[in-house]
Amino acid sequence: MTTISPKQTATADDVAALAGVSRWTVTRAFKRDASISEKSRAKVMEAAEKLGYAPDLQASSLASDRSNLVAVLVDDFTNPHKLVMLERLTRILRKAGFDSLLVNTIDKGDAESALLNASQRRVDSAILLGTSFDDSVLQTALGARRVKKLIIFARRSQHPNTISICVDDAQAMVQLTDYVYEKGYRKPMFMAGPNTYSAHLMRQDTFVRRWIELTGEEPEVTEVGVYDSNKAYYVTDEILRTRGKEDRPDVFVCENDAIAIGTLDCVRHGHKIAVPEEIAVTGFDDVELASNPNYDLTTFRQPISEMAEALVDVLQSTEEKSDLEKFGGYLVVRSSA
Amino acid sequence: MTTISPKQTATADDVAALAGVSRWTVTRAFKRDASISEKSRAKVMEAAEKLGYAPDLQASSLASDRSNLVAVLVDDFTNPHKLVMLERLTRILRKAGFDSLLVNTIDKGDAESALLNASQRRVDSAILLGTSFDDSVLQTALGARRVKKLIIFARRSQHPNTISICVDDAQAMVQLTDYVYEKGYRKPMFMAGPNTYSAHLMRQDTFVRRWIELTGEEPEVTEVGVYDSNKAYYVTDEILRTRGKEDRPDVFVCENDAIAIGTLDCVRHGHKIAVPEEIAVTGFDDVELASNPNYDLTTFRQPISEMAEALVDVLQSTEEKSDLEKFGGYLVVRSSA
DNA sequence: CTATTTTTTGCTCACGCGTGCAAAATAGTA
DNA sequence: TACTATTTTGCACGCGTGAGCAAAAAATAG
Repeated sequence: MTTISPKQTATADDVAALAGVSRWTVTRAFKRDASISEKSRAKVMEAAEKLGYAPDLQASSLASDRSNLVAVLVDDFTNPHKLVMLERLTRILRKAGFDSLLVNTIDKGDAESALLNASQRRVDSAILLGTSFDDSVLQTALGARRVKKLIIFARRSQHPNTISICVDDAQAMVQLTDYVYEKGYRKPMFMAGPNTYSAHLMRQDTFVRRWIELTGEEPEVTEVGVYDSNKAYYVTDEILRTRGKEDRPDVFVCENDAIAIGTLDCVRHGHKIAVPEEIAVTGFDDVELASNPNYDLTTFRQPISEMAEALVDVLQSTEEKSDLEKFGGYLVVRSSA
Repeated sequence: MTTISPKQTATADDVAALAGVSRWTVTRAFKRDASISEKSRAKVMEAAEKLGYAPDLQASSLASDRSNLVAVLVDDFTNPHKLVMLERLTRILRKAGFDSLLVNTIDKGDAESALLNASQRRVDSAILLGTSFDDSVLQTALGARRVKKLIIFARRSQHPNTISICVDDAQAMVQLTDYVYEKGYRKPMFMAGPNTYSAHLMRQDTFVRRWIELTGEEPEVTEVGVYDSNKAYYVTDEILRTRGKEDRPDVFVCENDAIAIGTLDCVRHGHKIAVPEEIAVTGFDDVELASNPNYDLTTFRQPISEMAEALVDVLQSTEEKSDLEKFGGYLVVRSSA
């Protein structure tokens, strides 16, 4: 009792026979802007309905060289923000007629084979929903035939031949830096994530540059190395344990919310330090947890839906678009800083 | 500069020409257990490497009626547990040679069209990564031609023609109920999620039955209606506000962690009530946040990887398997109860 | 070395649909 | 009505592969 329908799948030929037209007329009936009379389209649709027919997209893309399929590469399923992106993307892609192949690239070893595999499905494009893709993955993606466009979403790519759709990190970070400065904090510690050449964030660089502009002094930076709350907790603990009260930063400026959350936990619970009175914390992304009463994190929100719409535009345009599209977002001020 | 490779995609014919064999020999070279000599396989592989050839899976599935593609339907991207499942599933499916089409079914209106669309891709199977699929979605899935198997993951399905792979909710809930009872709690409140006919959880029923077995008294139940922390917060608040200290439950038994987290926030922060001293809280799923120091939730963990492996078995077997596979999990005791 | 078995290779046909053009039908004009 | 312009329809061919069988090659037996 596990197989489903006893009826065979109907093909365009079946529909054509039932409707009394040729197979090609059936094809046209299912295609907008096709040259076909209302009368025969109606006939075809009726027959199709009767047979439960819908065009076979595999065959279609084989014949037409357009698959309306995109591969979405994700290497981090724990970051809730990544998932909001995934949700928005798949929804908006679907509305534009694209299906999404989800490629799990967590396993570094498998990433490339998974990507290659996706390319064997004739995807129109590969979208890196980026955390930290190293160059080898990018190389694979670029080398893969059949992948026509390579899009880096929510990250800036230095690589040629890629299209990058992201928030204007530099501008965002300037905003955040200015906010921190105006709030009167003077001993910031930047908590940095992974450092990747291919899809780098300008957050750290921008923060450092802007802080120097504002104060003339170079701010401290700590490498957390990954976007992981536990690691951030550990690293923060290290800092707080090894420093006297006077040496401690008065604000942790974290590269994203995942880090900020670990840091905040450590400050508040690990060391019983009042936030933001003694030490403040800022994040980036505005993940769901950021608005949670336990965190109430000051952070920066990216306009994901807009970015997804832009992505669809890129997918649909055949013309060569610019390699980098930047969007503005806005600062979300809460109680952590 | 957006299009990638200038070289055309090589086909099996090209490889055959270069290797000096027929196209079918190329096909065989890429197929395990194929009848082919080592010598020619080597020749083919060398030529393939040179041309960057890999079989076109679209064409392959068109010809063979097996796509090695599955549709994964997700209707909830905020539940971290759902995402852990998604991650495990995609990874394990990939290892078994399956690609995953991610179908976002949040938008009830779009769910069916998205599903239909997936079926047009000749997916071998549709996997419902379930929260609360209503019957109409299930009907669509069942009605869709080309979808050979319909699998309900992590939910029990009452529907015939579906295969359900889930944790043994009943047994799990009995364990949890017994734990709550042995801890000495006597005024439980069950916080229930959505009530769906198609993919129902036995948690509520089991809890009620078991509690009656243990105490002879019927426990209280509150409908939260959705797996949403905010809603749970609101509902819990309602309960705590409208009841005197004596009428309050001494433990909230929540249908899953999402609800438990909202409830816990409300108890601890909203009403400044000590957990678990005055009121305890239990969840179900063991999401990542459950182990967070802010929650430290007593909950129940499902053996997701095992379940995913079982799923792969089902996909690979052509024979008709049983309609329901149940797995055991284990209680994770933390400080919230 | 020939006959026989086994392995390897090639081939026909089919999968379901799109492209581009030519034939047919329809509408428009004088 | 006759003729042209326009819309609609049909068709040959191709997309890249797989199943299954027949032909060819290689291995084995006597």
